[in-house]
Amino acid sequence: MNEAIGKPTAARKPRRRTEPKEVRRTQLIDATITSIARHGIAGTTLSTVTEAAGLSLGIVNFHFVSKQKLLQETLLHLAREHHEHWKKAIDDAGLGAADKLLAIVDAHFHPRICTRRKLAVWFAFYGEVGRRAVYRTLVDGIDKERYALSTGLCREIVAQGGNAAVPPDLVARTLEALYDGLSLNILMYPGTFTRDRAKAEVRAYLASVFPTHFAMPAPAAPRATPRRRKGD
Amino acid sequence: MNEAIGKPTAARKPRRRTEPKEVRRTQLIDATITSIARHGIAGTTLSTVTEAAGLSLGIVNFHFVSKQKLLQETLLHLAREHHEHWKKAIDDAGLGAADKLLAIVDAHFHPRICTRRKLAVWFAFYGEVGRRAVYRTLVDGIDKERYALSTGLCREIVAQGGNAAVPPDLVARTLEALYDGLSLNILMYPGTFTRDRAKAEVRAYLASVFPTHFAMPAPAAPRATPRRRKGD
DNA sequence: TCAATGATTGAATGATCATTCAATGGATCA
DNA sequence: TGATCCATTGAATGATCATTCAATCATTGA
Repeated sequence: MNEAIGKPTAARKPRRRTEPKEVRRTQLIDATITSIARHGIAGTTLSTVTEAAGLSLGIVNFHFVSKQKLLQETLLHLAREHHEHWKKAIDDAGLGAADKLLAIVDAHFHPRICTRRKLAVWFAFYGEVGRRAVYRTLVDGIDKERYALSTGLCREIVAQGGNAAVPPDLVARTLEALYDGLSLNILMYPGTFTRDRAKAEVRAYLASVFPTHFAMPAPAAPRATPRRRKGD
Repeated sequence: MNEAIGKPTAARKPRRRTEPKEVRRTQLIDATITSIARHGIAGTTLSTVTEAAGLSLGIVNFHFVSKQKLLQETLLHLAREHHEHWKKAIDDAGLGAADKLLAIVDAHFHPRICTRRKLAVWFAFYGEVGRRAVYRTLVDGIDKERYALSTGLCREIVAQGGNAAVPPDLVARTLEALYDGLSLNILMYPGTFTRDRAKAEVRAYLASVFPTHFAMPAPAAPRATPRRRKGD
């Protein structure tokens, strides 16, 4: 996703007026993410979205029928992006179950996936009854797939012996809870809490349950520059 | 908190018209929690709140000045309730660090604290930029206090030896992340995911890091009746 | 070059909602 | 009992916003 599309600049060569449908859709979805990060999902109006996209008010209803649908497509976009990311990460990972499990962990906190802009969207959907329902219908399948996969990997690790007998599904569920809890920390305390720290914490957890397969990460070095970010 | 106040019934003796300020405030805060759980925080209007309270539209601005303030007071109410609960739980707990740590864990998933009505409010505040800022100014102190306390308890446990050397603050942070992640699960999958299961998962985590001090809980018995709840 | 097609614009519409406030009701105290 | 004070009510106000749609503009194919 081009994260800087449509930023209106003073000097600028006359933009093409019409673009292929897919370009506009992605542009609007990206603008929606930006707007949700900046104004919250309640503060996100068709005006804030189209302004962020550098397009006119009426265009959302043309490409997405309704605001509701735009929001759903935005979530779906992020869910698919995440999904493809960890699927690919598993393929690229080493052959061992531990490697694959770590690939899933790292996918959650990858710089392309785990930006505060995008986390803002996930938690916007977690934050309201109606949207939780939408989330379930749209993303549950993906979540279940990942959970099943993780459980399988944990089962393999347990089967290889050497660790205390922990139920594999319990570990997989704990991992999922950790992803959410750590993501919330990143969203809530941007200056303090980083992706790398989140990764290290999950690794530390894995080292506790499966000491034969995972090493306890070195204690985190103090941060170089706690960056201030816009929008939160 | 009386969770059933103001439910208007057909036959009912003429209610006193005026009530002490504190009664009305609590009544309205309770109605706000109900409304957020039912309609989401965006769908929560002064009408939905006052209707849930069985009072008239204008009364919120009389007692809370603005809707904004009402929402803040609602969060503050829950934060204080939780705070008092774990403070007390620690005092009532055994003298050992492990007991006290478990008391904090259990406080998070106590039936009075961890209802889906109330979780809906917490996550409503997590879900939007502006409200996250409000959350930080209102609740950060309490969160920090609990984190410091947990860290101290973990330090004690580590000092008593017998476990692999895990940094106590790391365990404390992992615990906090688990609370959030598991709460989200409870909110998201009410039929499937219960408070008891959440407790068991945290215990399992503690048993992994501090096997000398915590026992791995028995695998969960299958649920008797997965209840369907209203409002989500 | 000239339709024809379809994308894009933004003013207008109608709905929803927070807030205000004049009017009312009832509790308290003399 | 009557007067005063304050809680409570709910209609009115003004603001915001999603959605509609007629008008405009660019592109494409003949």
